[in-house]
Amino acid sequence: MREATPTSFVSAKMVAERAGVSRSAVSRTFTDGASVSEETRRKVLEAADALGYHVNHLARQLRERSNIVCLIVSDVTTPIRAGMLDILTRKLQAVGKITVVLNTEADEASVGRAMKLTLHYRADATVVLSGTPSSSLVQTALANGQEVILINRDDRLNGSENVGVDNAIAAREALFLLRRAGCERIAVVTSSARTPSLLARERHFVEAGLQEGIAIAVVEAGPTTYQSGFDAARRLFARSNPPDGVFCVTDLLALGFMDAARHEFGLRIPQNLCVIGFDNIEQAGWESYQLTTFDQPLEKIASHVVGLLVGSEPSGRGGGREAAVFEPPAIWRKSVRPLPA
Amino acid sequence: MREATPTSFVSAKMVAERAGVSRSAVSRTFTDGASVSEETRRKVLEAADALGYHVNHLARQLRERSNIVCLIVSDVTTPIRAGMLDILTRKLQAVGKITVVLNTEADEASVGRAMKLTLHYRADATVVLSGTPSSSLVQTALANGQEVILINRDDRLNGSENVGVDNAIAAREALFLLRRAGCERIAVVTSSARTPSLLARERHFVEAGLQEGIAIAVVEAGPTTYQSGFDAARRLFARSNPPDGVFCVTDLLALGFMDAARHEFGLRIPQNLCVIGFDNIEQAGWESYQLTTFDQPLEKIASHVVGLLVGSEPSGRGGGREAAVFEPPAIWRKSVRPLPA
DNA sequence: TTGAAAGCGGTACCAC
DNA sequence: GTGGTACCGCTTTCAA
Repeated sequence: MREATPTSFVSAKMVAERAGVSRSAVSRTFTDGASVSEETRRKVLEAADALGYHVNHLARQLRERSNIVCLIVSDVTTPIRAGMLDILTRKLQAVGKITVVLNTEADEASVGRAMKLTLHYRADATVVLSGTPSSSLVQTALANGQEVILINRDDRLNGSENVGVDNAIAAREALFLLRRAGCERIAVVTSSARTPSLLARERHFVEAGLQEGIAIAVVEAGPTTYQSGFDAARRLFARSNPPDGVFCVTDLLALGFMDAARHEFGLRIPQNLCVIGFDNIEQAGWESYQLTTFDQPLEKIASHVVGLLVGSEPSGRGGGREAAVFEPPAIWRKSVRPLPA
Repeated sequence: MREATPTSFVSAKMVAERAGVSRSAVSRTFTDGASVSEETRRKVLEAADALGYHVNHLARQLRERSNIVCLIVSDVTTPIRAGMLDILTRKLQAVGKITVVLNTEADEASVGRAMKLTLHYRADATVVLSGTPSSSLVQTALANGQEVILINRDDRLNGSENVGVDNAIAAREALFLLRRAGCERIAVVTSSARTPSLLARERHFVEAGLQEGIAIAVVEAGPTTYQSGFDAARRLFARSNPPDGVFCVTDLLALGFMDAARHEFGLRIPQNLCVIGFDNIEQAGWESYQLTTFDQPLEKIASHVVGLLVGSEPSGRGGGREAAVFEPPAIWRKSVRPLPA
């Protein structure tokens, strides 16, 4: 079987001709809940196989939904982003949706372009992992009947669904751990990518400090990368009164920070310096780091997103304004002392 | 402007009605090389904007190509895969194609399912990053006028385009570096994922050893992960006559290997042990590792792929059987001694 | 420059 | 159970 004759996509018409039946018969054969005799079905399947026919799902969408979901994302190489992408694509596939990845920069113009593509391709839904789309674009997307889901951006755009992580609770917990370790000069290392999540982690950490009457040094490191963390440590430890406990708003920053502290300044972690990260990327668990951090519950987030799309989540479309926020459990490893030094 | 009235996708017809023109006029307005009066154009654009209209690219494809490219890939979280995905999606977008990511397992059944999806969604091309599709599926894809591009799989499937990296040259170079460092007990750490690339690296390394009259110990580590590398080192150094120079077929394996060697056995790298990896993932350059490795020229690979798709590459569709193979430059860092100890 | 009409690949509804 | 027909949204003749 399978003769590989045609040079362009095989259509139902061709199959019908070859099988000596009508196009309707072909269509029915591939629609479950059909009404086809065993005989025709056999003929159709045989012809289809010989020709290498596959139903055109794109043409199908002219009547129904496309089953396409667009993922708008930047910095795909970053472990946490790759992780989100991985689990989302897998879970979406599992419910019969395909994922088109729109790889953008985080600026509004790029995200805007991506949002338009999403509309052009009639995606059932747009999931935004990075960047913030303009409110007006979200409006048109919604108006076009598309679902818009924002992940880890605390800003509520009218009508969009939001799912993310409780940054406040983690930030407070981070401060607690550092204080318990007896740290006295505490800093938070942030990123120049001032996304809602990152900002929230920083802000709540500083506020928690305020409440306990201690001043937190805020150092902005640059883009959210290993190198930025590395550079931040270099700057911090080159001056007097360096910190002995730091919360990095991202694991990647933390890992770079640790490496500089250890290899450039000979500091020992956690003896001389305690470090906490956020995300629980795979590398945080590597033997060289053993970073104490907070886990992004990717599984839960992705499940929730998929739930929203298949409509099983309580807050159906256009309905529930409630943002879903999951608690990021602390992952206790070895970069923080359990007790004062 | 923009009134957000409709509840489902806006069509050209609606725009036409609102603008008081024909559907053809709307279509022309959005096709360049049109033939529309400034006046109608204005009316159409105004109506389109008010309604939030976006041309349905899916319906468009009923006549022309879809501009969809499917990427079949497994282990997306792996840095090297994330890197490929990142650069490919960006370059494809730059030439007006969108990428649907089919996240599969590497086994033939999963890849087969993905290949079918690719056909269902009328992708112009399928790019396979992991796993090997059955030859018959490749045939039907080609027969349907789809391009099939295999990345880093040395097996030539009839009619597919191949692009990858010269594993042989790197493997030989790796042996040379280890020998020059004075290593006497040399091993290669491989993966249980016996992909063509990984196999080639192992095989050429062993052969190069043979040619120089030295026996290479082959140790199969398990899946291509950090943990596998870690475990391999544990096993190797627990027994007598452990290696003093090892080539890991993947950076991830190498990083795990290094960590176990250092933290579990107190070995110093490169003084007591030389390690070489492959891929040049970002982590290989981190201060804790400084792994000497071979670079996957992602930029070149992706450019070549895009070139094939837009037809600018010499070996046009159905034509050139020549596989494109790029040389992976050695990235000299600090995990290998420059001279014998 | 413009609108009417046909056709792209499917599905759904209609008689038969 | 089956084939004919209309329609999904768009582009492209073809006349006007």
